[in-house]
Amino acid sequence: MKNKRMFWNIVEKIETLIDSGAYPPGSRLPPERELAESFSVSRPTVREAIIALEVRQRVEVKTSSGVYVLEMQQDKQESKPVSAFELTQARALIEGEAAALAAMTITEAELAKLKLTLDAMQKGINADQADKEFHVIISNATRNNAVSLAVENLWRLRDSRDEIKAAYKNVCSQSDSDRLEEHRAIYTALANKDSQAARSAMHHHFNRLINSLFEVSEAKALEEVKRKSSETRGLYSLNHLVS
Amino acid sequence: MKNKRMFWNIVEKIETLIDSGAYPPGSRLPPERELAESFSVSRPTVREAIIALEVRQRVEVKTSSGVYVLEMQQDKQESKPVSAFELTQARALIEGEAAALAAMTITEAELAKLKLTLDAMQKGINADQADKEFHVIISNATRNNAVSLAVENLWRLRDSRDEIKAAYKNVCSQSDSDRLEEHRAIYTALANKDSQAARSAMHHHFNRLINSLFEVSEAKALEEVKRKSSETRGLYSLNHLVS
DNA sequence: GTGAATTTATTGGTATTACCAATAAATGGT
DNA sequence: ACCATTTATTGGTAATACCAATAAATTCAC
Repeated sequence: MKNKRMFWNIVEKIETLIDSGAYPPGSRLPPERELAESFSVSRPTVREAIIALEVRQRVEVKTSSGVYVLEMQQDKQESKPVSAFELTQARALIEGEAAALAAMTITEAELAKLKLTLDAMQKGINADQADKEFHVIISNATRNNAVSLAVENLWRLRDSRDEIKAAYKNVCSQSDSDRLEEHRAIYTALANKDSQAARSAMHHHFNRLINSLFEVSEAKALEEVKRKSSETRGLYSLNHLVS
Repeated sequence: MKNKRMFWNIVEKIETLIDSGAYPPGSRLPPERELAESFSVSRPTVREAIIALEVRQRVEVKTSSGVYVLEMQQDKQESKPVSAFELTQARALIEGEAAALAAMTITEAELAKLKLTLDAMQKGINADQADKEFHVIISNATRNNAVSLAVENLWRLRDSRDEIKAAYKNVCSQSDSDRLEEHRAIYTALANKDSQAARSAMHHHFNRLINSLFEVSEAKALEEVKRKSSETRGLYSLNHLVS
C-alpha cells in the first residue's frame, strides 16, 4: 500500500532529478505546468511538492520567474564518515574529561541515580538504556551544558550510523559483565570525588571497548584486511592514556 | 512590501495558534475548510500552509481524519543555555585532548598551514578567522572525524549565541598578543610531537581566556553580581589542569 | 438491551479551470 | 543602437467538483 500522498512522490522525483545533475544549483526548473504534465499529475500537486522542497531549502521560488535550485548545504554531520573506532576514541577523550570534571561537582542525588543504572544493568533488563543513562548522568553532573551537549552529540552520532550501531551491538552483548564492572569502577571513583581515578576508569572502559571492536573486526576480516587493521590500530589506540 | 506568499502568513498564524496553546500537542486542528474561512483564504492556500508545517514536523496529516499537532521536538541545542564560561571550559577539555592526539598524527603540511595562521594573526588581518583555522586544523590533524565534529559543534555553538560572541569579542580584541603567543606555544609543542606539552599549552590558552572572561564580567558587574561570579569561578576553573 | 453491521456525514486528496500579477522576452518607435 | 511599449510566460490565488478514507450515527439482528 502506498499511503503516501501524491505530492511526496513528486518531491522524490524532483529531488532525484536535482541530485542526478539534470538541474544543477542555480538552474531553473521547468514551469509548474510542464512538470505537472510530465509527471501526469495536476498543477496543485506539483505546487505542493515545490513548497515541500522550498521548506527543505532545496529550491527557491521566484514569483513570476521560476523555481531555482539552491546550493546543497551539506550537513557536515552527514558528510564526514565516522567509524566506530573514531567514535569510541572520541568518547574516551571527551567522556574521560567529563568524568574528571563530574568527580568534583557530582551530587549525592546523581550518585544515587548512577547506582540505579548499575542495578538495572546487573539485572540485565534494558542494559543498553541503563548504559546510556549512566553516561548521560555523568555528563550532566559536570554542570557544564557545553560538555553535556558534546556528549549527547556523540551519542546521536552513534545512533545515526547503522554500521556503528551494529559494531557496538556485537561487542556490548558479548561482554555485559565487563561493562558492568567498568561502570562500577567509574562510579566508585566519582563517589570518592577522585578526578584522576574517574578519568582513568573511563579511559579503561573505552579502551576495553576499542580493543573488543578490533577483535571483532579482525575475526571477521580476511588476512588482507587484517593487515590494514593492524596499521590503524596504532592510530586509534588509547595506550598513551591508560596508565 | 509583503512579497511573501499568502501561505507563509497562514503558516505563521497557525504556528502562533499552536504555540499559544490553543491547539496542544496531540489535538486536532480545525478542518481545512474552516481554517480557510476563518483566515479568509482559499482552501488550497491553507493546504499549502499545512504542508509546510508538515515538512517542518510541526503537524501530522491523517488522511480523512484531520491534522494533528505533533510534540515539539525541541532542539536540545537551543533549549540548554550555555554560557561563555561553560563553552570555554568545554573547549579546553576537548581541544586539549585533540591537541594531545594531534601531536602524534599531525603532518608537516598541517604544521605548515598552522604556521600560516600564526603569520596572518601577527599581521593582524583576519585575526579571528586565523584563530578559527588554527583550531580547526588541529582538530582535523587528529585523524578522528568524531573529534573534528565535536570541535566544530563547539564552534557552531559559539557562533549561535550572541551573548557568547559578544563576550569573546570583548576578550579577544584586547589581548591579541597573548593569543598569538599561546598559539605559538601550541604550535611548538605540536611540531615537537609532544602530546603532554600540546595538551598543557592548549589548557593554558583557554585558562587565560576564561580568566579574562571573568575579569570582564567582573568589571561590568555590580557588587552583588561579583559575589555570584566568585562562587561560580571555582566551578569553571581550570586550575586542576594547568600544572 | 446489546452488539455488530450498515449507512451517513465529515475530512482530507486530487484534479480542473479560471483569472490575476509580476516578470522577462519580444517588438516597435525614435 | 537604445529606450519604451507590448506580449507571452510564469507563478499566485481562488473556486469548484468529485473521490476515498475515516469516524460517527443509525439501523438491524439477536
